[in-house]
Amino acid sequence: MNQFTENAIKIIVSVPKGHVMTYGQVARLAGSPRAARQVGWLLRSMSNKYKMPWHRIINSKGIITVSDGADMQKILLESEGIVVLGKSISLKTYLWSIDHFDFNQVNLKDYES
DNA sequence: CACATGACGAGGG
DNA sequence: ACCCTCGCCATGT
Repeated sequence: MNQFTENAIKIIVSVPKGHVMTYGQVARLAGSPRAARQVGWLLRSMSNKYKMPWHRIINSKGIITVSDGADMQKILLESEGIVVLGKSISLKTYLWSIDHFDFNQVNLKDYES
């Protein structure tokens, strides 16, 4: 697993319940600003290896874009108190924003399935 | 090595 | 708000 993937997973598991982050935000913090697409890719391919809140990651417009399982994502978000209109979420209300992330504060071992 | 594939993002119409 | 085009980039074939 490369550095980017490792960093991204650490960030994703740190998104608090009731909040969301965008693919682009995660990519930037993980050290590869233009690798937003990879975040989506790793969420799909790695969520079996690591327990992470995949449903809290949405696109920059605040829209749910999962290819399949969009209903499940909506249900999970609503169960955390997030209001979802159709597939849209208010980033103004729920976006989790941080300008620095300390990767040493997370041990991936704690999140293995 | 060449080409196809996305849970993307920014910008325009 | 909706639709399209491009640029991106790790993987997969």
